[in-house]
Amino acid sequence: MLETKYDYKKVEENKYNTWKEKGYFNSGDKSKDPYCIVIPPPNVTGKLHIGHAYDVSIQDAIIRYKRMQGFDALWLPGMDHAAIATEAKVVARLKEQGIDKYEYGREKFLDACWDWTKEYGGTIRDQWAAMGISVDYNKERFTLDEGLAKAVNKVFIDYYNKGLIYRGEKIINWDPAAQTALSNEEVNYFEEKSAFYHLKYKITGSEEYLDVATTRPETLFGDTAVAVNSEDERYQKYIGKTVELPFMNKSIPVIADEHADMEKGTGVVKITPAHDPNDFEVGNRHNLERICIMNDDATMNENVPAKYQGMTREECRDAVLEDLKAEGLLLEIEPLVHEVGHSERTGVMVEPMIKEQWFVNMEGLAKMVLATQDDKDKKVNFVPDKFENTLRSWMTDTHDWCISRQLWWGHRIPAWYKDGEIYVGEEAPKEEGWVQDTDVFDTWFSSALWPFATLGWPDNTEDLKRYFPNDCLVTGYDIIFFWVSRMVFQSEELLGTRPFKDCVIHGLIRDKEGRKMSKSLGNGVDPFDMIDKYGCDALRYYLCTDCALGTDLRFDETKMAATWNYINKIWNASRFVLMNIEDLKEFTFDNLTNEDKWILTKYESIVKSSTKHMDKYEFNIFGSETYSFIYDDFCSNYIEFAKFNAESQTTKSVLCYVLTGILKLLHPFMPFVTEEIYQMLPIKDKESIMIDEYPKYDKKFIFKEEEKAVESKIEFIKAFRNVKTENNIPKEAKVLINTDDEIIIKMLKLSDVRVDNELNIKAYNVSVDDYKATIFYEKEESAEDIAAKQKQIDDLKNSIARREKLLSNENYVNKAPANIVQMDREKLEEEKKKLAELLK
RNA sequence: GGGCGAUUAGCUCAGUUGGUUAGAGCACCUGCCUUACAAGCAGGGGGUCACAGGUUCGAGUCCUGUAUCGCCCACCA
Repeated sequence: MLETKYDYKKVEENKYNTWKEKGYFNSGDKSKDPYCIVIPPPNVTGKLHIGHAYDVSIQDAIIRYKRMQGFDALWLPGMDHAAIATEAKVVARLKEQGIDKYEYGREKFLDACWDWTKEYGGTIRDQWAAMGISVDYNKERFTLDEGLAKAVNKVFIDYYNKGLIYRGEKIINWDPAAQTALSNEEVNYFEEKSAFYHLKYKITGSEEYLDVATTRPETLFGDTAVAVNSEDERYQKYIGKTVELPFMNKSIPVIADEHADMEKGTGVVKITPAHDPNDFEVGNRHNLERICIMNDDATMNENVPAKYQGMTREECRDAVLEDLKAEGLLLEIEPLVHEVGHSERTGVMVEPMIKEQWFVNMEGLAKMVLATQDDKDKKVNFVPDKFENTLRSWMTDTHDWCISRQLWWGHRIPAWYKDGEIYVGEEAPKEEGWVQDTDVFDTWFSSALWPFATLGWPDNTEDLKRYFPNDCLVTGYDIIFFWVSRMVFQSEELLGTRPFKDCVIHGLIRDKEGRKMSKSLGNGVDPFDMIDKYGCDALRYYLCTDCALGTDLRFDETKMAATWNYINKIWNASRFVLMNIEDLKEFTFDNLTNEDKWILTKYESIVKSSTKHMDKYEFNIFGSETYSFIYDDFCSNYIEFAKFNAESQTTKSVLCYVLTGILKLLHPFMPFVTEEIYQMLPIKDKESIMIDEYPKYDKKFIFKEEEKAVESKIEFIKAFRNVKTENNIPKEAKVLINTDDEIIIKMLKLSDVRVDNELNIKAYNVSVDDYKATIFYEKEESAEDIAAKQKQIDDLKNSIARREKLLSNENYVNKAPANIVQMDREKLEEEKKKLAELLK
């Protein structure tokens, strides 16, 4: 006998390991059609947050659904080595022990990283288990494992030989904390309160000066020109002259360049080619010297006056401003709020620096992706499809991808150097003196290969042939450009096909007020706290069904509670069914009552629409439809009906059949509780619901007429109750009714109050289709009652007038579909009848 | 500056190709301990679908414009 309250802790205990040990998560049954999803690999450094919980809940729902539908379902798990993030944490851990990364040495440092990876990888696996996700652990991969290394090297070498990868000295985003280059995508811009500092650059040999507005006065040591717009009448006369650079005893030219915007600042801009991307371009156009004034940790280097050397950028700014002020060279400080780039990983302000790095030439790859997206049979189908725009816009406006990182933790770049020569290949050339590049690849360079490298590529393995392209990829819209776009062009370039057919995009999880969850706000929700409080099933179901895909989800704990209530309802309905079907040996569907036929019809309809919604990833619609079926149709009505027929083997069969179906429909979203109840069913096909068949629509249980008949009955019962409560009629009021239907009599508790004749007192009429009842109850009509009745009459009159007008409109009658017009006619008749009753 | 999206009940959200008088959960009100469930049951109130035009027999849904909010990209010397 089940407890009356659903105890998720008991229910969720021990099931996961059983499933895992039985091998239910494993793929590879060749007798079935393959279906494959690869998990977006979480960073091995971290713990799973609510966003991961969301992401994997959706994937597990899909994969369990497909598995139950008879596919050889492979959900391939794995983790990401997260180069910068992991390296930063390991550096910090070593630092605590007083160990410096460089003194420690590359090999030992990498050992420390692997230790870290093993430790945290275990945590993530535990968390996956707590989420109940059915990944095939036999296929688990890591973005830094040997297979990925082989794939990464092949891509790099082939691309290099094809000219898709090049090494170049460019201005890149430098992370001074991690001391590595970043791609543009790894830079986030935040508003910062700052100022426009107006500096006085004196014209050489003159009393005149230029007012140069800058937000970064500390970079003036690297200035190699001052630019004005050639159209700018204010400054034309200075073009070709020079100005005196403060503190540097040096004059720099005034040049004309389109970059100088007459509208902005003072129209005069200082040019620092080594520390600003735009200035770098200006420098190229005018052949200006590039003077790097900072060390890799963003402290000032030997190219600045001794006084400033060793200062941080911030310290230097303060010192420079003070000194400028003292010299009378600071004209004005104009407060300004502007956006400043920060490293996504370390959070520090990025410093544009000139460095030699490896780049992927994006132009051709991007064009290829756009062309593929124009072919409906070859494109990646985004769900919702609006997110294809994100991919397209990213592929339309490209910049080359900086893929080298000055880190140790990652795939080391297979390039060797000797005397200015470059060799790219797996192994160093035979001759002496070749030295391998010390850099590693951007993590995304390896994770871009995830959908196929995890299946064995570059070897043409059985798995690759079987599971690629993947059927589906599920991820958040925030990494479409980081990851999805890169998987798409890598796959199309390397394998000539899209990496996955469908790309299901979900939104971000926000707090109840719609704010992003962040450490600083402290508004984060730990999914494992929620599991602890409400159970894993409640969390998963809530996340999957709360809102439409692609929109952000506002996390609301009261909804967790509501979901618990729902599961508790299912639990108790199951409790009732199980209590009544203990002796059921086999299904029998002989002598079905109308009520049996009604619930079977409803059930088959819900199977049909559920399948449709599952196939379209419309989990929220699936949720609301099944909710109303389970709550209203099955619990509120059918179970009540069944109580009058509890001994019938047929009714027991129907109860068991429908309950089993409900459990299966819900299993992808609430695996634990459905398994728990499934195990208690007297009749079941498999040893676990996980490997049982998903319900299939069965026409033989569709009974349209009986459905309608029972629907009338339910509506009548409802209308009757409504009249009674609306009019405050007590239960002892006498009732004349035109039916002996046992269900109606019992549900309305009429056995003791029925009369055979009209009574000569005040009467209330209830009628729905063929059912008619009159309730006799004499009482003083209050003003409220009279007003309510009048309102009802007025509403009916209005509605009748509206419909009559509509039906007298020829345009409407001729153009609207016949069934709509017919419906209006019927409604009109009904309303007229009702009005007549009321006016009696 | 370019693009995308949102605006529906007190709150959080649905609303498929235009078609009954717009739905759900939570919250609220009334009445019930009816032996599956009081974290429950029965019933109820609550919305001029952001605003203004337009197309249509018919618009929450399609078109144009406006407002407010959010996100992405670019720029920010």
